[in-house]
Amino acid sequence: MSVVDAAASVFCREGYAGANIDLIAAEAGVSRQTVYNHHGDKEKLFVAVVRDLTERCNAGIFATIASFPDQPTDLEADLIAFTVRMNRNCICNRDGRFLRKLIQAEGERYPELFAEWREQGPGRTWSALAARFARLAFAGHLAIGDPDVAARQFLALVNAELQITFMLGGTPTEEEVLCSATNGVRTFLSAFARKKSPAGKPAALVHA
Amino acid sequence: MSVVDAAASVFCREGYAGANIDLIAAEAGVSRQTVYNHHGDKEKLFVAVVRDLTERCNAGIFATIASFPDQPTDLEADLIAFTVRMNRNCICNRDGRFLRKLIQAEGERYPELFAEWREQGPGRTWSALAARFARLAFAGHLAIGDPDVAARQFLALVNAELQITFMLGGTPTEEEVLCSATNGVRTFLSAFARKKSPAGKPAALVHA
DNA sequence: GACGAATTGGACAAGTCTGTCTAAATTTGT
DNA sequence: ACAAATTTAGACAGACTTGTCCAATTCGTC
Repeated sequence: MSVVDAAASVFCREGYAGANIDLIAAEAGVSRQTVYNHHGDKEKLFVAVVRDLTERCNAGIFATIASFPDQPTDLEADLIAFTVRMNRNCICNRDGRFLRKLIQAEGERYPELFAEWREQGPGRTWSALAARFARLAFAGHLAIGDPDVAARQFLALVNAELQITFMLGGTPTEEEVLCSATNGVRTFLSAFARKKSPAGKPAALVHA
Repeated sequence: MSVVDAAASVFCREGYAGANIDLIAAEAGVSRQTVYNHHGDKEKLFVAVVRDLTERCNAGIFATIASFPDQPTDLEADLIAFTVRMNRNCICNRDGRFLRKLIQAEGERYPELFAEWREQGPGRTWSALAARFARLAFAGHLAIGDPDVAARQFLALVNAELQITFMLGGTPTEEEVLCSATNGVRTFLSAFARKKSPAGKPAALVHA
């Protein structure tokens, strides 16, 4: 395991103040001196960790957004599959969980570092997703007021049932991810789909 | 300021490992010895802080849920007002922000403590909200599949636009709270309201 | 095989923090 | 006003961290 990866793990587990360079070195399988040779001091190492995680997470997110169903055959199924890809590969994986935790714990100590993250990450993510939803609306698949609001609400809905797990640092099971995505997408479409079926039955939800 | 309040502030700002008993004592306006006399050691003090915050937050949440609009005159306006009360008095206030941060930062270190929080807090909150929504559905105001899912999605929606602010430890402005609540409730009602108006206009959303 | 670069283990100083102790000062109850 | 309980300031030992220094060893490359 590389030094930065080990450092990410220890910073997340112990917090910045509680993280111990000896432990990071041991977990990375190198000597402490090597850590100092490569990264200077604890603070520089922390910044390197955040930049590394931010970069990898963003790469994953935008690669996944590229697979957004622009010409859906079955809008519900396609959006659910897209959401599951996004959650499994970007939100619930190691990098995503670590980055969230570091931001929550140390965001106030490094405002400029995390302002950068906010612009490059969530800012561009919302924007890209909003553009996709706007296109779906233009093509007549959705009836959306403000695409930016819709994008944020979409992300909130599909993660609604995972938030407590995230808060406590856990990793949702594959089944929980699918369940939350299914319920979230169905509610999203109830709110925003172009109404065509006159039947009044509310869509049955996956059991929570 | 009491010792526990000062400790909550310092634990949140510096993390458990970075929190310094001298600083807590100074912020509380007492001597270090008094802190030790009252709370034994650092770990016991931390547990006392979490219990205190949990208790106060839960009290506020259930007091607010008691004001849920069971017989709404204007469902949208009533739900928005309820959401703003909940957010301002329970989610965005000092106790709410501190408790969330401590859970996120130290949840893995004290599993039993936070399992207790989870049952007493979110568990009962979802259950209570779900019961209210079920009642609204029974009275013909809503068309809901699973009330538990609806309750979690409601909370996710009305906080959708505040999540980044929460992540970075900030406090949303009154206007942001109102905006997020309005957009969230409108989307929630688009998805779950008993359809009666045949007009196809999507509700205009508050500008983000 | 030989040479330069990188890595290692360990020692080290300087600083911080926790938790205890004590004697003096202050507050409280009566 | 007095006695008991609490609080205070400060010193203190023990442990732990960070970051540096250095001599010995290993590694990569020619």
